Amino acid sequence: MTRRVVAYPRVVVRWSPDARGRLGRAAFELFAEQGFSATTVPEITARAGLTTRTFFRHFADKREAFFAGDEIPDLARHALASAPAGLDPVTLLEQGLRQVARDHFDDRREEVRVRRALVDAEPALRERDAQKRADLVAVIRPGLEARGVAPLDAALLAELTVLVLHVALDQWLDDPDPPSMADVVSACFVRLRAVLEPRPDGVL
Amino acid sequence: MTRRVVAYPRVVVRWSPDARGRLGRAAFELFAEQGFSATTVPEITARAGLTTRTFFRHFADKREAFFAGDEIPDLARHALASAPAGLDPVTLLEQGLRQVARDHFDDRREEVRVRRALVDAEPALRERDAQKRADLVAVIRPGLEARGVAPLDAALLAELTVLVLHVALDQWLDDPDPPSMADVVSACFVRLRAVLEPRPDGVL
DNA sequence: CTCCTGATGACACGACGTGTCATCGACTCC
DNA sequence: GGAGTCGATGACACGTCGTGTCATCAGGAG
Repeated sequence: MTRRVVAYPRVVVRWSPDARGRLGRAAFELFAEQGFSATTVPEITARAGLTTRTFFRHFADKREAFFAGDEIPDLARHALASAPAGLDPVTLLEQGLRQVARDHFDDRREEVRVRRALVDAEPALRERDAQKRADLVAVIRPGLEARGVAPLDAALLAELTVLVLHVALDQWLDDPDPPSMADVVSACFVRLRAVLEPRPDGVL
Repeated sequence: MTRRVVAYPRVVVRWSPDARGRLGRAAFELFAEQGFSATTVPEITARAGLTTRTFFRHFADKREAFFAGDEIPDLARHALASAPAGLDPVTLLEQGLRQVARDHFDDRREEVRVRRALVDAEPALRERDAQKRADLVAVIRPGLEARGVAPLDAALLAELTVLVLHVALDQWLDDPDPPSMADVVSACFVRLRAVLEPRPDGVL
């Protein structure tokens, strides 16, 4: 611990601060106003007061500007690493999803609806969304293995968790008068167990 | 039923036949030889003896040339529509997956491995692959609803089915001395039921 | 004072994907 | 058998995406 370190952040004045944030906000606004594919990168950078080249320094491509700021993977990593050892994985995952639902969805329904409408309207965004889903699986799976879950079980549970997150989100968004998303998550786990229950004779 | 209809297909000589097939094969060969992103559309069309514009008449984009010929969605549609009514959906889905495993995977392991290596090496292809997975869910789900499965259950079961398909495929490809993929599918269903079984006290 | 660092600007460029019109063999109709 | 239609392909222009490269210039370190 050296001593002086932080005097004051010494605001840089050469460029307006938070270039990435300005780009992300400008992008989202324009996507919402005129659609994703109808928005060009030069339009975004013009609104943010930057250049096209700078946009691609902050985002790998135009889609990433839309998905920037997704905190769920980091949350998942942390939750898996810091949960008490020996906790039943399914319980851990369900509680983790309920926590995510409370912190990221239950109080932002309208914003989430706008985002989903944009994704649904744009194949390019649906595709990236599907990839983000796979990325989350790729975070959860090794986290479970590190907790001692067998590889196959870890793969299935990681996929199951992200499955429930997405199905619950759809349910919650489509319900005109929905309960909390956390409860939708739990309801999904209940139905999941129910549909998988072996039927005696293989008929309904 | 008019009478003369099919004399002989009257082979068209103006252009070589099966333009789409030639494009798809040329694309796959070049992707395998030099990678997806290192292959340009003009290279593909040169090998197929066509022009760039024609490529985009047969495929929406470069990635579609890689995934062209995927028959699983149509198989799923047909299987769901033609299966005996009243069959337990989980049984139907598991049997359907086993059938797909036998018909499309068990005798093509090396080809499937090559394809997966290409997908893994290329983010653009991973993304499209994730989208194809979502597309298959979107085929199975309404098929289940048409069979009378409740909407939430149909969503969960459709997702579950595609989940098992992918997890089983990974297991089967990674196992140095694998059983038939059909059996891997069944093993996944077994583990799925096992991991979801409620534990008495929430600990391992 | 000088050098270094790091974010941005400026510019060129290849590749992707689309719109549009022309071409021309095959088929149909009369 | 001649005229018109149809459908797949070619030819060309064009806008956008995303990258490589070098220049610029404020602040910090020695």
